[in-house]
Amino acid sequence: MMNTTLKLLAQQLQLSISTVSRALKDHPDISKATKEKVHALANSLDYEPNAYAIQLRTQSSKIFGVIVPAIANLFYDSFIAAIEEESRKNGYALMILQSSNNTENELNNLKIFRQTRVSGVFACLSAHAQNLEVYEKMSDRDIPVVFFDIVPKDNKYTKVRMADERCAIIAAEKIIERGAKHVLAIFGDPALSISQKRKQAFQQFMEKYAPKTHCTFVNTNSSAEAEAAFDKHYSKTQKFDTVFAMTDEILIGVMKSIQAHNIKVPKEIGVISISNGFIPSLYHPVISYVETSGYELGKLAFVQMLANIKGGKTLSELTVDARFVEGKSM
Amino acid sequence: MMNTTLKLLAQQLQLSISTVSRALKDHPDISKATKEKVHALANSLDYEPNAYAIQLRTQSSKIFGVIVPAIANLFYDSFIAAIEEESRKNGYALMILQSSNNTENELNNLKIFRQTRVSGVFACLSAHAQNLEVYEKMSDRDIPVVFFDIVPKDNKYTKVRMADERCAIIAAEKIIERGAKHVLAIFGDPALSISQKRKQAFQQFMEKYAPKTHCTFVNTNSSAEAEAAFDKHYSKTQKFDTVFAMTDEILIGVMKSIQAHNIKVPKEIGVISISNGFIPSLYHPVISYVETSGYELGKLAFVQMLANIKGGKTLSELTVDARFVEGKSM
DNA sequence: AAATTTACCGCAAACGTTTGCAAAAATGAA
DNA sequence: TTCATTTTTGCAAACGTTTGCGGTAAATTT
Repeated sequence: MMNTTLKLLAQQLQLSISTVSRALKDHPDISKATKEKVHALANSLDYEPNAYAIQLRTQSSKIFGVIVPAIANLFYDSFIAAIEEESRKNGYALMILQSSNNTENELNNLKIFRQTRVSGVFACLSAHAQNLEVYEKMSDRDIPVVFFDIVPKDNKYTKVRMADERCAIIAAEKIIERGAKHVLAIFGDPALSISQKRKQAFQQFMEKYAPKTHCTFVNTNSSAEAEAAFDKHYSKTQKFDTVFAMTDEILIGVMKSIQAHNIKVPKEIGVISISNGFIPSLYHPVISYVETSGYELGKLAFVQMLANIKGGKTLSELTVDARFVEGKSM
Repeated sequence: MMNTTLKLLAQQLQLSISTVSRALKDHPDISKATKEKVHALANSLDYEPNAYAIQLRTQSSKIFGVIVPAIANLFYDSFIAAIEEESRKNGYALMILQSSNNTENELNNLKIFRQTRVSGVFACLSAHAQNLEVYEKMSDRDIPVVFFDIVPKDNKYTKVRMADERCAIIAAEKIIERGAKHVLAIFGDPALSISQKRKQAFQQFMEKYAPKTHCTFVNTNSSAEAEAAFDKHYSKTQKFDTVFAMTDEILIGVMKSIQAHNIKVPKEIGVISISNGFIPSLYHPVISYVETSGYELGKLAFVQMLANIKGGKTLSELTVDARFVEGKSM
């Protein structure tokens, strides 16, 4: 089936292409009668403007690029869901690419985005350090970049992230409220700034407001490691009354061990984590957590992007607030 | 910064645009010397072909559209991850839109895809019945559509899905192997064909090969309902020795109840589910399940898409095979 | 009735490519 | 040297829009 174009409409109506074009976008120069005729025919032939021709002409696509380490991830998928919603509302579509935490992929993805002339890029840096000059190249092309979650240090970039310190502090507060005496606090990859921030904030807060509480700190890189760590530290002689898990991954490991040993929550041990809420809801009793919502982060990122597109650069770093969600595990 | 175009390159090299274009794509008409010069300059000015101009000229974009009910979903996100990988390998990019199980969204999304002139669409129908003429419209425009997971009945469409019957039968086999006497089998929304298929296959198999085993069948629409159903049926007087969960959602509900009642798995009750594996791995003991891999399904869907694009229509329905993954819950 | 304004509409260029065809240059054969 | 090939390059149209500018006819003002 032939695609209907402006030209086709124009021929059928004995009008010029420009008139048809203007009629379709309600230009004041065109009479009401003509507009109606044009719209009628356009509908019956269901005309769809050719996005590529428009972009070529106007030099602006209505597509945003998104780079995440992995789509199949509880946090990132809700982030994506959020910007997808907002994008659609604002007439943008999304192009999503995953880096798999691999710098080479990240580079390739950026290249695709450049070629596609996306209107903007949402980027989560792949885990370990890399140079950011590819991102500079985007800026050179006037393509705004909003970094999220794992962001560069330099604050010439636009970035949104979780309020990591706040998260950790809220968790610490709740742990103190509980009157914990011995806490096992498990954090993630020590090389990641997110782990460092959370750990530091947590530790400082505990030392200041509950100096008598004994804290054991552990770093683990996976669910299995967290399980092993909990196993190891949870001996008869030195029992913890509270455990803190910095991420869902860690929580999963901890809970496995807790279930294996048939430890009673919250009676024998209190559990608290930082999470977006899905994993904590899986257990009985439901785990208490400090919420870090990928969804919220997505909304925030989108606001930043729009600001960026509308009026020049916004060089700020925004964070989404944390809040405690009460479960039954504390 | 100015975008480098063919025209710019041509001017600088004192060549025509067509020569530059051909040189860049290694056309045999162009001399080696010229090619080298062109490539050199193109590199140093890092020329990126304008995808929109190409599409406009060639009438073919290198983009696939994907419609899923929700991105934030254990099954769909792995499906997406799979086609993203394949797409990138084959020089395609992905545009992902979520329908939120809402027909209106689905329609809008399709419209965007038509406007973007995507090369193909991967579509998962939103849960409840709808008319498929929008999809016909895609075919009219020569845009192939590969349906996945929730697919239309009519087999003039190209579709890939899980081997639902096989899944259910494998589960039934394992339940029989276990020597179950009383089983509680919980299925999903009875309006969905996936629920019907699985239930029917399961029931038939049990009746045929283990007529003495007593099965109770329940349909639930959510995790919470599944939890309630298990609660209700698990009374002192009528204990089940095995429970079968048709989906992750159901498994989550069941496990909550099991944890709440502190029922011992697999001693007091055996648990088996159909899943992609993530949720079953969260518990202790690890739950046995029949694997339905979104990832595998994605790979299969991509093969179908490519076949569709290359050589005409392939009107087949393909299914990805199921396999049992042994946990410790049976 | 002439002059001015207003309301509509069309022309044509431009966006950056690709590609059929023709033209020019280089090479070989006679 | 001249003609026939072969190799290399350029011309120009086309893809479907948008938009500045200019034009015509009707409506309004003098």
